[in-house]
Amino acid sequence: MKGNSQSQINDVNMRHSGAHLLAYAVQSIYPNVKLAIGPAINDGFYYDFDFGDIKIQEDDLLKIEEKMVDIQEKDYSFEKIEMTIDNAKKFLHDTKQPYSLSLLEDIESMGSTKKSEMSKNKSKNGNDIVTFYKIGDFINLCRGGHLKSLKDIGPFKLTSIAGAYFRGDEKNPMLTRIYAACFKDNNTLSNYLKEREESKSRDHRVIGEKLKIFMISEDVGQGLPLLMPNGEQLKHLLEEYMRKIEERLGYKYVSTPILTHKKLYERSGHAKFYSEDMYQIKDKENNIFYIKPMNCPHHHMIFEKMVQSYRQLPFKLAEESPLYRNERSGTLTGLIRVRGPITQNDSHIYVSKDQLKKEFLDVLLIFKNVYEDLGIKNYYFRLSLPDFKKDKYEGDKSMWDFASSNIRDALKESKNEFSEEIGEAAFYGPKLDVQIKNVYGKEDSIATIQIDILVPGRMGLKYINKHGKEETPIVIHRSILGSYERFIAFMIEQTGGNFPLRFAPIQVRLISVSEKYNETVLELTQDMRDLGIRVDSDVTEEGIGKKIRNASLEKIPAKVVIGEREVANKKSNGEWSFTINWRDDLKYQSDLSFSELLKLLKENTL
RNA sequence: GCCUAGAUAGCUCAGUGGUAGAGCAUUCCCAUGGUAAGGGAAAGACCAGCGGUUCAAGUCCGCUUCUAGGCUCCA
Repeated sequence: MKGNSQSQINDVNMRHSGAHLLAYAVQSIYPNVKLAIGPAINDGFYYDFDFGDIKIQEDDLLKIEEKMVDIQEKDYSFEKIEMTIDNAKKFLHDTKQPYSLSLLEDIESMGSTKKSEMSKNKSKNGNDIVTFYKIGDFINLCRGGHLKSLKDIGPFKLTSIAGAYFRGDEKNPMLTRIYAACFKDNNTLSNYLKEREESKSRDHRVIGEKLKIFMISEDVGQGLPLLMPNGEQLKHLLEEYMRKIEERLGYKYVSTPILTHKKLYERSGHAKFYSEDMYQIKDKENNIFYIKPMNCPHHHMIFEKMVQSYRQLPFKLAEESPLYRNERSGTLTGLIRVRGPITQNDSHIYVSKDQLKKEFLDVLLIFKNVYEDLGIKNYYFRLSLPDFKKDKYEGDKSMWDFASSNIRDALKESKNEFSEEIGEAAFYGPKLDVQIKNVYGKEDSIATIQIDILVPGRMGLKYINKHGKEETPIVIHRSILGSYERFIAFMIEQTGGNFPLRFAPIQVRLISVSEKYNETVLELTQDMRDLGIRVDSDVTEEGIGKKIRNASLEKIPAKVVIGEREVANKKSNGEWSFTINWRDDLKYQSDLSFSELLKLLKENTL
């Protein structure tokens, strides 16, 4: 939970007051609008409206914004009005506000409109009091938390229009949401807007195209990115890196088919939740196959074949295999959300109950080390717990508690900070999500560690424990890098494309001073390649300045110019010596002999 | 999938109903240059696709595909 400092409370009140102002302005321009909700958010506020048949377009925002300023100048103050629930119902019915009425019904039956408070509060009855707030001639249902007067609301700007379902439920009607940025002073607001504009240049889709990492072709299809040479090189380096770490820790790599008969998913229970989300293929004999969306059931088959005794635990299987998921088109984003391939850095650790915490701690340690190596900094942990009010969660409640408290203890023991979120667990168990924000501040899971207390039992997985009795293993599903594709996206955004030397697709570019040295450069390129250096050359007829500039724009770590000086030097010393122009963020020595450079690059090889 | 915007040369963008433009990239020519854009010329576009309105459509209307932001979903 975030701290409740005074300034945050004021920001929240200010922004929430801004939402009232927005609603007032909208209602005075569109008298028949129906109001839903208008909370403060991190950078401002929004309000959800139902405009009926009227279409609101981005051009209309200016008009609304002007109206807001007009109203603000009148300097109304917030006036609190209390009503009994019964009177409030009448009022909202008469003023034709169905959404507020629906909120009121929630207050009556569950004591609150906030989901987190619904279960804690007792229901209320018709004589209980609810509050309305009035500014000018605008009045709406609201629990409160405002500034004294409209004039104290800081500078704001309406930023966008979006659709949003009432109360976030896709069964409800879609409303029109108007977003606004709002800060205490003009400087902060304009800096915020400027930063938002500038973050575009760090977007992985922009850099990914510039650095020739990936592309999306309309003919190949939506959500089906193609990795170009630099992208595949990077992916391959990450795979090698992870595999080396995991094999050292006793993970065994396996390889399982991408096409799988539907009965496996029926046995695992995935079919029940996800059959709509898997690509289905029917063969000539009318067998139904799915393109695999996850590896777990396959690994369970291997466990079943290979493990009999507790002495074989923990048993760690790993795989990097392309997965495909039938995602809805509107959710697809560059490399972050794709239909496939989703090449997961996937592993399943089969443990007994008493091994769970230790293995969990070991996984946390891998996270720490790997993310440090790869330059990923701004991530945080979220413990995702079940919401037993949803149908999604089944199984023995005491096992859920056992698994959740193991994660919690492991996190505390390893001194990791984390938040808890109800209702975010997988259907088979609680999980720890590693969350990260993209350049626009949108949160996503980059990786996950899940505890599975359900599927192994359902699939009948067993081992013999030390008392000679059959027992069901617990499975830790874990992925350190998540999917390589998504990881590359965040790696691009976090480093701005300045990959660490050991992961740079091209480490060195050799640049010839003039045509005279092209052949020498090409020979040297081949020599370096033979030694395992990722090197390329620029022997075009451009000037040196242009070639350096191009290499810099491509974020190549080391640029080496070869001309008369270098060749003469080589002749007298018998060895090349280079003056290296390193990428700005790299602090290596610039004068190196061939063998010194080779040594440096070897140290930065996996 | 839903809401709101978009789609013009390989890339970034201009073009408000009347003969498709610029910069970069590309190709060719000149320059053979020592650390962030040397000079010149040429070539490159059924203006996303299909249909409609109009004497005339890149421009107006409809549908489709794709892209962006948001909602929902995320094993």
